[in-house]
Amino acid sequence: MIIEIELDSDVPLYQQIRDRVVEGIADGRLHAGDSLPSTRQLASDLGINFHTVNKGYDTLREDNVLRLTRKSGAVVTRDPTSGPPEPQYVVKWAGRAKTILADAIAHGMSTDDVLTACREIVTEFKRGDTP
Amino acid sequence: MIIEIELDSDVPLYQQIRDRVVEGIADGRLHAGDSLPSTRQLASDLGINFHTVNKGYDTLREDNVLRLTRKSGAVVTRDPTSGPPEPQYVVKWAGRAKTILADAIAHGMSTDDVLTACREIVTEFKRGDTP
Amino acid sequence: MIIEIELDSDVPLYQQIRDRVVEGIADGRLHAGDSLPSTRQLASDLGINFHTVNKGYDTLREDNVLRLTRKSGAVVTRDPTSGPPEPQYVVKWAGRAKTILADAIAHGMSTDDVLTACREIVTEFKRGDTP
Amino acid sequence: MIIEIELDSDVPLYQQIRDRVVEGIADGRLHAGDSLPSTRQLASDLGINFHTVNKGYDTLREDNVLRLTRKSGAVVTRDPTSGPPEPQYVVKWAGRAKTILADAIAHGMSTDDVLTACREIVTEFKRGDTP
DNA sequence: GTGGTCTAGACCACC
DNA sequence: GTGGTCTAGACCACG
Repeated sequence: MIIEIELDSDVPLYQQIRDRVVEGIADGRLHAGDSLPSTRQLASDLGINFHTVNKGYDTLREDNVLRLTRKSGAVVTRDPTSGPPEPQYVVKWAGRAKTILADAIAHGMSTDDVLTACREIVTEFKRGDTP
Repeated sequence: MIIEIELDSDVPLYQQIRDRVVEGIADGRLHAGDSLPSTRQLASDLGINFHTVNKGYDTLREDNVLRLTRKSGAVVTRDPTSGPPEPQYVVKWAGRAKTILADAIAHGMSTDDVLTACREIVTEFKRGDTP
Repeated sequence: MIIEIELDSDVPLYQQIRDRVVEGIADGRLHAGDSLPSTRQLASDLGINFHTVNKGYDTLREDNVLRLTRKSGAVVTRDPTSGPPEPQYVVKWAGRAKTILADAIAHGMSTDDVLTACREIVTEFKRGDTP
Repeated sequence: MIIEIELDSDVPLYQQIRDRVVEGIADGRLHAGDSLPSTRQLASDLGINFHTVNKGYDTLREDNVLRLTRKSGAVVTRDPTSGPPEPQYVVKWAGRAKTILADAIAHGMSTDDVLTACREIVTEFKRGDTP
């Protein structure tokens, strides 16, 4: 999977890497067992420091999404079929979701608009998930 | 409305203040015209510096959510009935939503789980909104 | 002339009073010799503290636009026919104008748009000036 | 571009910084992509606190005029060729312009004087804009 | 080394 | 009493 980032975004580079990998897993372009580019390779491709890639991969490893080995490089260890998340994850996630959903509502999006948008996004994931 | 924050969160304090106010607006505890505590008062209540509260309020003012006057202090100027958001807001919001929804899917939440959770959250907003 | 202000503007109340009087002079609704409401009267009409009105009038007095007497109240002492401004005024004014014109240009308004807008504004003044 | 401010002006320092940058963009000394001094560097040059520079830069970022990154520092993201402003900007701008133009007229500048001065200022911008 | 966040304390402008 | 501005110094996050 090709990872693209915005060098001049306000989102930290390492987090953009994290976000792109997670989105790749969500929409089915990445599955458990797939390999990602080595840190140095990806850093070279993106034109950034390999420490930055390293940090991005590391946050995914801490999240049990990647396995990092000296031998095989970065390997995806989890995808939507790997079973349900831990309850504590769901709780934390709901807190983050609440904040972003509240933002939409407070700014004038209707309940329907918000839910429709969410449905479209996750449907887009599902569509790519079964190619 | 009582604002509570986590002093040891990785989310900046000023942004937590912002998030709590926005959530208050979304769930109907705050309406356009309502007053918020003064910066120094809230800072005192939360045990933090008033500059931090100031910054949180300031981000809300930039977003046309609060009005800060030397006379009346901080006053809410926007709520879900204040009209639809600008199209560019919706686009940016969708990008943020995609990241968080992808995170849930990648961590094993099913499409239905995610959408149900979203629906519950916004329904909870709506319930409080019409007391 | 009826003076109207926005109680919840980010522009200080005393300066709004000043701005409205100046606009009244510019567009011909106020002429040299005209009387303005007394500070207490205007304060009452606007629902604000008379000290605030006092301050607004005072800035106009410092600028030789108003004369404040115990007897006649506030009297306009200058209008567009009272002769040219002092050179130092023009220099200061040009500095302020440069800032606001630069803002328009930097934000994408064309030279023509800016000049046309300025012409319309001053023409509007002139139209009211000769009733 | 060299930024100069007046330490004893009644205009806040952070706003003077903002104004000088905007003027630099308007008159063509600054273009999209140009770098500005780092906050600490500029603060040191001007003999003021870096927080003050920070606030000035921050207002420009909110206005989509600057991009602040930890990597490249402060980079200009907008110039007169970046497209037209939003309609609501023009409306607000016209209000500000009216106040300052009325001030000139009320102080005795003729309609022609005012328009000529405006034309000279924006022409000066244009002249620098195409070197 | 860059900007970001937070604290602390001072003084001013406005009302 | 309110928010606004400025200074000063600390530590963190990012690259």
